Amino acid sequence: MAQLAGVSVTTVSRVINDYPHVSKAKKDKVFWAMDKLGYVPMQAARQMRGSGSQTIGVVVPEIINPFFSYLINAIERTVDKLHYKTLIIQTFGRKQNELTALDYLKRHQVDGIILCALENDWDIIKGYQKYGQIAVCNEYVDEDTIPMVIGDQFNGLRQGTEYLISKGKTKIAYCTGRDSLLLQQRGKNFDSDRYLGFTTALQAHDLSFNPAWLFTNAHSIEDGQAILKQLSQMAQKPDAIITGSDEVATGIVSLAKSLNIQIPQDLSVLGVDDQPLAKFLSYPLTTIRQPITQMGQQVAEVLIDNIKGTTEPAQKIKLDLQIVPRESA
Amino acid sequence: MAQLAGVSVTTVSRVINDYPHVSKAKKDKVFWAMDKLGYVPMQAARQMRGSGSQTIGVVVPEIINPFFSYLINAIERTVDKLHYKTLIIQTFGRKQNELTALDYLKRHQVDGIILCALENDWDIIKGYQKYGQIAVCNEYVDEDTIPMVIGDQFNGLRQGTEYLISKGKTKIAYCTGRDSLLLQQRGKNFDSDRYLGFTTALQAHDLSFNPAWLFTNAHSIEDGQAILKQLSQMAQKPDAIITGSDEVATGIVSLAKSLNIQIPQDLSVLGVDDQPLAKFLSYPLTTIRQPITQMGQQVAEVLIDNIKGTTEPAQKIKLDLQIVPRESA
DNA sequence: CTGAAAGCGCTTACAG
DNA sequence: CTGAAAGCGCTTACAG
Repeated sequence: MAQLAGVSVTTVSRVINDYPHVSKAKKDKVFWAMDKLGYVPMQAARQMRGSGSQTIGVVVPEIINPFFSYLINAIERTVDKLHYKTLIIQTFGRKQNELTALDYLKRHQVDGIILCALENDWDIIKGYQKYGQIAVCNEYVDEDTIPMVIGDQFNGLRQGTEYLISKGKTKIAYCTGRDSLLLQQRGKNFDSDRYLGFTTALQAHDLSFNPAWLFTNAHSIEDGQAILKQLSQMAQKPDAIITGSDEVATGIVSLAKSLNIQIPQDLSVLGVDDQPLAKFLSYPLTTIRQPITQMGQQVAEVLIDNIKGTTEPAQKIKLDLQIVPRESA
Repeated sequence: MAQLAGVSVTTVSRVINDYPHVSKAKKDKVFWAMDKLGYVPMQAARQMRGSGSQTIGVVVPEIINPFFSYLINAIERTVDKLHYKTLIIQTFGRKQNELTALDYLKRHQVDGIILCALENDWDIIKGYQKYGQIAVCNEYVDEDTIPMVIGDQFNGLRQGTEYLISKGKTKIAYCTGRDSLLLQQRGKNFDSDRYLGFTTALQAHDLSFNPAWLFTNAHSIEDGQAILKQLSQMAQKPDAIITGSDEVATGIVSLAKSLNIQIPQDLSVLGVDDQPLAKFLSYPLTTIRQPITQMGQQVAEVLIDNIKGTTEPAQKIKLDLQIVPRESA
């Protein structure tokens, strides 16, 4: 290509990389030759020189979960505008896969990584910061050097609970995806913040939480169905349930009719996420919407800012959740 | 690393690549050193030498469509077992993005590509075959050299239509995602095969198709809603509709109640895909299920076979679709 | 069975 | 403003 353009490879490299001092004449010749040959620089060679890959890695548990596919979508559309590409990595919940993803940083396969879920302890992940930029989305990280974009779980769940109470509900059950409930100071942890939002609203109305109404490991539609079956056999039944996800809510409402439970009269069901089909379900889901598009966009912008070296203190962005009233509550 | 192991880099390379003649002693030393240093070979350097990237590109329109995210999921789990990685590329329906994806073949970024949708004319895509393996999934390609895995659209739609007829329906409307109906010899084209399956069933029962009941460009939930509105104002109304996708079906059933249309009595609605939430909708969808998991698995296996040089004639695999009877039809 | 050397396609001091 | 040369981390003839 340099030959066709009649310049040195050095000059070609310079025009490709927008190096300042190149004469217009040579620049034009290079562009002409590039066009003529359909030349595209080989990524691998650039990576090997340690130059940027113009790629950012997006690590998610799995893309069949609509929350994550929509998040990826928002991220990809944003980085695309900034002339970056995206490498999607699924962990399937395995620690090792997250580590492999972080290794891409070490090998210059990606310039930065967005973690949309955390599998490994933070102490381990931290060690990869020296190889490239890391940002976290939808998880809390209490580390000054890491940019983070999250939904405001505390206020989202508080408002959701207030909403149920305003509808006259007083016996509210609670689901979490984890295998136990975690309690920390506010602002430190995703699940803890959710639960604190829930109990804060309860306390404001002198209500208390019955531990028998706590359901752990609740992820899927099937989990939701199992939960409703348990509920239906309790002597003391709750009159509302906060499900932690639209999947679990879907499972619950799907079985209500056959168990002779009226929704929302007997049981109000509150989802989280506002997935695309939530409003078309047999009972359109009242749910707490997460600002997925904004989350994806902001985390992508912040990360690329950091890659480009805008070295201000790491940003911590908190976005509002929003109650979407429909029929299930 | 070679230094630590006390061998030449040549030997290290040979160990890593399973080259046959290396003494056990040196091999062990290399493994020991690899482990000690946490060494991982740098992809970029291997790619530059033209060695394989152990990566296959998966090109889809967009991952927020569950059909494609589930397909990717199946592909990824399969290539993972075969020690390959996956690079997901979304075209968003743009020809240029598909070409960029194919360029990865040229630059050795991927060893092969699975096209799950076709944006460009086949003549253009064909030109990339010399750079690496290409396989097609869920689209018809009439080219001996290209492996292809598809669902049997003809029989799927034929059975779906038969099902509607068996329920007493005779006035059946038809939707397509394209902007026009294409007719070709059977086995040549995805949409044509669907339509042929439909009309073949019709003819077997001496029924005919009223062209006023053809709806084009039907993709989304909103499209489905628009279609139902049109239908409701027709003098001659159909008593069933084949929607071409669960999204369109969802749009139709979502509006039925407010337009005073009884499903399935007044209008039977038949979806295609069997998306995860199809059975939880206000009217659980009767739908034609595509064998997504098998499709993904088979196309991945065939492609990797070809990459490894099992140069038999390109396989054409056709998988059965399946009617899932529920309440919408 | 093993190693020294060339080369893949780039970028970056260095020198002019 | 421009170019010759070194080097990034690998693999692959070539020679032994």
